[in-house]
Amino acid sequence: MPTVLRTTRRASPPTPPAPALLGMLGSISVPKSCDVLAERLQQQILSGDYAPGAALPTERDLVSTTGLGRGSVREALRILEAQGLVRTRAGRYGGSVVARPTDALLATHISLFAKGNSVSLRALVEARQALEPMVAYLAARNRTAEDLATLKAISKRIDQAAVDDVPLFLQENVHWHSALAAASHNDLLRAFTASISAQMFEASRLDKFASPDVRGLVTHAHRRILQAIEAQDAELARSRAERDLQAYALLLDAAVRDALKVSAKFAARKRKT
Amino acid sequence: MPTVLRTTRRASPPTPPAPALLGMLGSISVPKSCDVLAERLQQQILSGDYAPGAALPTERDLVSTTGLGRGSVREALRILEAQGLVRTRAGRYGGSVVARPTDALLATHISLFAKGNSVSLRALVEARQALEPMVAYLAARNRTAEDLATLKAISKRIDQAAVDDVPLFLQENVHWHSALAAASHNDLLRAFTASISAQMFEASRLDKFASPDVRGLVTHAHRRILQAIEAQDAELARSRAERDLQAYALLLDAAVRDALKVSAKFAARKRKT
DNA sequence: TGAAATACTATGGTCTAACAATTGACATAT
DNA sequence: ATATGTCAATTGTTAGACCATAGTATTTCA
Repeated sequence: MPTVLRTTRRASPPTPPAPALLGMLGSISVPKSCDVLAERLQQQILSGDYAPGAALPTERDLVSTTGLGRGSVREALRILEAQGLVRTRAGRYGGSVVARPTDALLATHISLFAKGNSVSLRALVEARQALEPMVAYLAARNRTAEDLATLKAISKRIDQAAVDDVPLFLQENVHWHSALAAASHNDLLRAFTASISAQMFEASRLDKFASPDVRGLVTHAHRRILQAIEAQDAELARSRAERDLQAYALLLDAAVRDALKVSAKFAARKRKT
Repeated sequence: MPTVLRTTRRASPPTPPAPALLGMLGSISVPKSCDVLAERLQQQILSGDYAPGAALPTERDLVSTTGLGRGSVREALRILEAQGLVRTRAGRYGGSVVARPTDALLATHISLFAKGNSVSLRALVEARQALEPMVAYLAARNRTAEDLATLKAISKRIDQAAVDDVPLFLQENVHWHSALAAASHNDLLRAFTASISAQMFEASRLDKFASPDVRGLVTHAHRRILQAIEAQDAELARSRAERDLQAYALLLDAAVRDALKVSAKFAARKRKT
């Protein structure tokens, strides 16, 4: 396992006369040593060589076994940390231990993708329209009594907040969707849904769009879906989620149209003056 | 903007006699300097201070403006690189430039999440069942002539490969799903779908499950969905995608059941001997 | 005896300094 | 013109030192 890495990058200068033959070889690229090390450790972690919770060698051990410098080793560990595969603590008996990527981490990566690529609010809504009916379906089928209790508790808080506390309303709304996704007992859908909810929360927090009408619609929708989940009627839960999201999407469209009209008016007024 | 960072971590030792008052403050944790820098740069990038393609300051400039050491600066850059926000090249006129997170990068993070959390094949199938109908719906509505041509070309290749070239069949199958997702013109759904397809490819490549029956089913399903997309009948595309995926899921269930039976038989035989 | 203060020490966190490798632009030679 | 060589700015990488952190072990003292 030690198999010294080095020489990966340093051993290229002695290419004395340049080879006479020029085979069909595309542009080759030399990887950075930290990338190589990160990839190897990643493989070892994913292949189960290191179970979650197990300790990686110390930085100085990695230095001696790989032949790399400590800087490169640390860069590799930062990469693995960004991937959520390790968690590093300082101090004696500290070090890097293998971890599982969390929902929150995946959510930030999805969020970075969305922001970096300027993904539209419409695209987010469409994604939620795709996911939520299945989530509701699975939640109705797989929920535990505890899941149900959690959902009911959140629903209650939402109903109360809907009256006058809009920020709390929006916040609890995210919780509701997360709890619903948790009840589906599908880890991937749970992470996707949580991420999208969080982003729609951010968007709707800035772009107003939480009128009393919308709040009423949302609480009503939650109630209907919750009923179906309590009755464990999966098909009903799915169809209700579909219908309610469609209504929500239409409402959003209308709001966007209004916003456009308003800005058009402003533009028109501006032209006159 | 320079605002020297340093002292973040180093300036804590002189706490000489221990403060006499002990307010209600929970355990505080000191962040690493590279994390702080990474976060700041991330904010600047996302807020548009640096547009995609723009060059970040050189490492040594960052060293002098932040007051940090070069090691910390480089660790911060590795984090941003892992997030897909920058791309770094060596050499003169090299350096770090702002980039957009790619589909492929998001796919690897989703894959790491799935593998790290041992997400089941069933969960993957369910996620695809959730996404694909909406993707088909949107593709029918938003496709361009070019999208359609691409899909037709891939379909043709799949039909040919289905006869005898199973590896190629599976490979082109991934392409088909990616092309469908691209035709939906929803960046988020495109990235999700591509990632899930790639993972199912990996899974099905190992776990057999590409019998002639299945191959026939898949090519038939693609044909029907493609027809609806060509006709730009969104609802039809959605319902066909739903139906075909359901059939696929059932088939998968059956295969898993068979596999269980087989292993049960083995176990029984083992018990006898 | 027991609890609180203290010392110990292996580990990550950080900086400095130096050199190697890379790579595009420019100058030169053929 | 085309090949070749030179240059310089920038990342890649190592080495060494020291600081900061945080469990553990020891000592102290009531």
